[in-house]
Amino acid sequence: MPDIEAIVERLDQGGYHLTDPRRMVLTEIISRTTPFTSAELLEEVQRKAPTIGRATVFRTIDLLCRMGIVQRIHEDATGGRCHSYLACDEHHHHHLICQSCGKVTDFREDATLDALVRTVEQRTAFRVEAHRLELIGICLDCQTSASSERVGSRKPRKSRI
Amino acid sequence: MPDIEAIVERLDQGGYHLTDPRRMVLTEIISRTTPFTSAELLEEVQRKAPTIGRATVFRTIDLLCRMGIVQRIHEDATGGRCHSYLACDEHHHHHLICQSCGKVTDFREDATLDALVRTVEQRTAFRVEAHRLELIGICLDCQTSASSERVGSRKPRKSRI
DNA sequence: GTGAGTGCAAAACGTTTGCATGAGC
DNA sequence: GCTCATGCAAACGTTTTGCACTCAC
Repeated sequence: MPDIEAIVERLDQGGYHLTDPRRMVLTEIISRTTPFTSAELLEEVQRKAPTIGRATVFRTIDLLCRMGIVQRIHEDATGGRCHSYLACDEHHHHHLICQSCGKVTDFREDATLDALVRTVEQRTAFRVEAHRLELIGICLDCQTSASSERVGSRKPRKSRI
Repeated sequence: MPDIEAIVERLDQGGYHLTDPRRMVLTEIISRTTPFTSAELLEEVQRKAPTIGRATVFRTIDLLCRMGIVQRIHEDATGGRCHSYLACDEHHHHHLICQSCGKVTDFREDATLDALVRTVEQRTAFRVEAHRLELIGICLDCQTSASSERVGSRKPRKSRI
C-alpha cells in the first residue's frame, strides 16, 4: 500500500507536475489492492471524471510503471506486453494470487528461494540474477465462504472447445 | 522438445485434419526452443510460405495451446492476455530464461518449492494450488562469450525517460 | 512565461471473426 | 461428400501518437 504523499514527492523530485487528472488516476490506482487491467482503471476513472481522456490514463500508468510504483504483473523477459497492473511497494516480494476473488497478497520467502536458486545454479551452470515466483490458490476468505459451492471455476472467459 | 509424429497423432485423434499450413506452422513452432511472440512466428511462417494467412497462424497457436502443446508463457490468474508462447512438454516444470540470448531451459525442483509453499501456506492461510516460478539469468554460453563485453542490456526496446 | 501535461481524434497494433472457397478424410 | 480448415478482409479492443490548447510551476 504505497503512500500518496511519498509518490507526490517523487513526482516532484522527478520534475513532474502534479495535475488534477494525474492525482485522480494516481489515487484510483493506489486504492486498488487487486490487479487491474487498463480497461478497468480507465472505466473507473472516466466514471468518476468523464473529462479525463484515455491517453492520460495510459500515460499515467506508464509513468508510474517507469517509476516503479506500479508493476506490470507479468512483465516478462521476452518483451511481451501484459495487461494487468498492480500498485505495490518497491521491496522485493512475490505474489500470492487468489484464483477465486483475484486478491493479491505479497509475501517474502527468500531464504528458501535462495537455497533453490543455488541448487539450480549448481545443476545448470546458469547464473541466476532474478526470479519471479507466483503462488496461485485460494485465500482464506474464499476458502470459508466457498466451502459448499465448488470453486475452481475461474472467471468465465470466452470458452472454446 | 515435442515430437511431431506424436502431435500429428493427437491431432488425428482429436478429429483435426493435418493440412499443409498446419504442418508448416507446427513445424516452425516446435523447432523453437526459446519463447516466441505471435508476431515473430507469423513473420517467419510468412517468409517461408507467403500464402499462409495470419488467421491460420493464430488459429494454429490457439489450437496447440488448447491441446497443451504450446504454453502461453505468462498466462495468468487475472485474465490478462500475454503474447509469448513456447512449445514444451507437458510435465510440470519451470523456466530458466537467459536474459542475454533468450534461451529457455526447463528445470524441476519441486522438493524445495514444496517446502516453500508449505511455509507460505502456514503463514498466510492461503491454500496454494499452483505456482509459477521463473528464474532469469545468464546461461553458461553467454557467461563465457560475454566475459568481456558487458551484459545486462536486454534486447533494446523503445526507450523512454 | 515556459515547458510539461492534457483531451481529442486518428493511427497503429495485435488479434479475432465472418464468409466464401478449398482441401483432407 | 461432408466436414474441417483456409485466406482474405473487415472488425475489434487496446494502446500510442500528433496536435493545439491549458495548466502547474
